[in-house]
Amino acid sequence: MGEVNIKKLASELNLSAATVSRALRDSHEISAETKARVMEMAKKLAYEPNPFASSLRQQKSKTIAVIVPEVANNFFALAIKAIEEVARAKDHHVLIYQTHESGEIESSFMTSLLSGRVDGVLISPACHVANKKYFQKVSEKIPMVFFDRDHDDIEGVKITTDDYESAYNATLHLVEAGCKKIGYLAALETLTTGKKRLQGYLDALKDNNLESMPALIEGNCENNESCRSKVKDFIAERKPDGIVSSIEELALPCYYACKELNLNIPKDLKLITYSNLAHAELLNPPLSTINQPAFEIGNEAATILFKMFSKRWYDPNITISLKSSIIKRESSRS
Amino acid sequence: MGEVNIKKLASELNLSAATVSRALRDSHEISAETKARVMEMAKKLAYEPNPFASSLRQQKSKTIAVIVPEVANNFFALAIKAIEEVARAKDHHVLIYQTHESGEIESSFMTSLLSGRVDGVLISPACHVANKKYFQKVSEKIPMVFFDRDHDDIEGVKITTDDYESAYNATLHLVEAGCKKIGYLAALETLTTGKKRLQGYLDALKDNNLESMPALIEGNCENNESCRSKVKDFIAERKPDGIVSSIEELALPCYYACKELNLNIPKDLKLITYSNLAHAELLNPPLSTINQPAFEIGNEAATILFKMFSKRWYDPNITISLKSSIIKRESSRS
DNA sequence: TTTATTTACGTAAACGTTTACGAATAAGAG
DNA sequence: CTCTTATTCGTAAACGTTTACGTAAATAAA
Repeated sequence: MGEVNIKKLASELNLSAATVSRALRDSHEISAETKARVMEMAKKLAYEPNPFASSLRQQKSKTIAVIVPEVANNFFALAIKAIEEVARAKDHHVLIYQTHESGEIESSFMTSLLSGRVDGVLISPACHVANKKYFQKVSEKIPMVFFDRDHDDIEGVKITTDDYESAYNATLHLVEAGCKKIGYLAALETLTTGKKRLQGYLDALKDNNLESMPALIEGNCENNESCRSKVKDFIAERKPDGIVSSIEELALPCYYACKELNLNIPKDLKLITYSNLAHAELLNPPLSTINQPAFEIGNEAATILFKMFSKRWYDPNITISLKSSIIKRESSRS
Repeated sequence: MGEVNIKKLASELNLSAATVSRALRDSHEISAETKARVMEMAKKLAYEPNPFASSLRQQKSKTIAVIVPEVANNFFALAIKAIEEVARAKDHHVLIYQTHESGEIESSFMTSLLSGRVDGVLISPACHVANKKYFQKVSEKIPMVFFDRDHDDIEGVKITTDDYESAYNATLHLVEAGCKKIGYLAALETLTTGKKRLQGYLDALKDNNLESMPALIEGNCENNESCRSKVKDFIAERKPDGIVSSIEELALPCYYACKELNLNIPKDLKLITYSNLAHAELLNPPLSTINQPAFEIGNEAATILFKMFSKRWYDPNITISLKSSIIKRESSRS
């Protein structure tokens, strides 16, 4: 059928394909009059350039990949929102991949991107990691930016938050609120992100001569049942009077657990957590949060990626840290 | 540099490019031995086929587009999660586009997809609509499925929920809880989705001989300040004793408004809303919700799209409706 | 006027696949 | 032994762009 392409335009206008192509790209080699004619005909025939032919020829895809553990997550959804907006402004397309925290899935995504399908990658790595070689392989070939999560043994451009300081300060907040037995719900333990948060928690307690109670809740917290019961067991057995949660997915189970255990938040247990819940204020009680600037992280990561495209970015190994904000609410009140 | 492609593989193996290509695609025309040799060499050289060359030649992109108003939204994030999973299982890629409720942006996305960039489109249309011609244009050329939202004057394959029934039943629930002046926070009024919800609300009141109080809150509810004050004004001026909210983004402002107006939920005002908040139960008070099966909608829409690809779907104009579930909680207790 | 430069366009190759067509060899049928 | 068929591979064209190179005409420089 009459698919309209450059050749069709050319024959319609009695021009060569080359001229049409140049006219469409507003080349200086083409007269204003010809450009106008070409544009008009392109519009008339509703010409849409074939992106694959372009990409094949130019070795550019005008597409970026975003690899995240999950889309249905307050933090990542916000980051993706920002990324898509930046990409749109730069007339680029956005491919989404979910790893579900699996290193193998991540690996297969990453290596498939070596085909040239995308011009750049934004990644927040999975916490279950298999073999990290693919990070190096990909970043050697295409610009790549880590956001939020990263591995300390992998070099690269990284946009993170002040994980250590925010965990330290959140813990300190609970100490100042009078907590003596502060537990920590760990996650992301294989990632720099998780390690720093844990260290911030540990150091804050050490600096205040308090014992630490870190607990690693294994398993995917999507599965609420098992996750809730583990959190409940932790609270029941260790009887903390305060909890710092390293992820939102471990904090909300505390609410359910406390209900079941007849514990009052904040009287019996004070709680603060990393979270991007938009309405933490509406919870019962309002939840104290360490709020990461998710949108800004996505925005910054994408912006830097585009700078890398245009060679306006030279440092291949840098970590940029954005500040989280601690919002103290009822759940940690003394 | 030594980019490895089919020609490279071919020369390395003393074969023709055609043979290598066929071997990689497991063609019956190639001997088992040759296939093995090719596979081995491909693995050894870490060959990744160029997707643009493939797509150009085959006129297939192995990519689908998802067009949504926003990614950072509980409903759409869940739907996208499901869609990505289905696409992954089918070895397809997922492009994400946000319209921010703008018909013009939507139009430009849609028409750009006419280039063949994607094999299919999943769309939840923007509520501000300019000129709907592009829906027809696109669906004539590539398989397309509407999900959650749709226009009644556009034909197509649509996956929705029981908007009328759920709104009717939610309203009925408030009636039975003793409400006499039930307000309605309207949204999506240009879409079938919004119209049906409104009608369900209106009919439920009519059937119970009660007056209706629909209120259309204009403007993007992302902007919480203006949205909140409008909701607050509505409650203060019209003094409803019950509210059915057509979207989550209008229900949560009710919590803030009631705080400011010193109204108690549910004593002074009972509230029920469409929502995909994972933890409505933890709000103060727990929020009664009309819960749409977001994941299932995404899953169903994507599954049908792939059936359309393989011609296992013939009905070009059908609406499949999934059931929402009404979860009654404290916010609407009598 | 001659030469050099600019302007505006065309020709053809290239990007990396896939595939229609053809051909050579081997195997089977008669 | 000849003829048919199956098996296995190669040649070359095609997908729709972009771009290096060439060229003719027009203009400027000498």
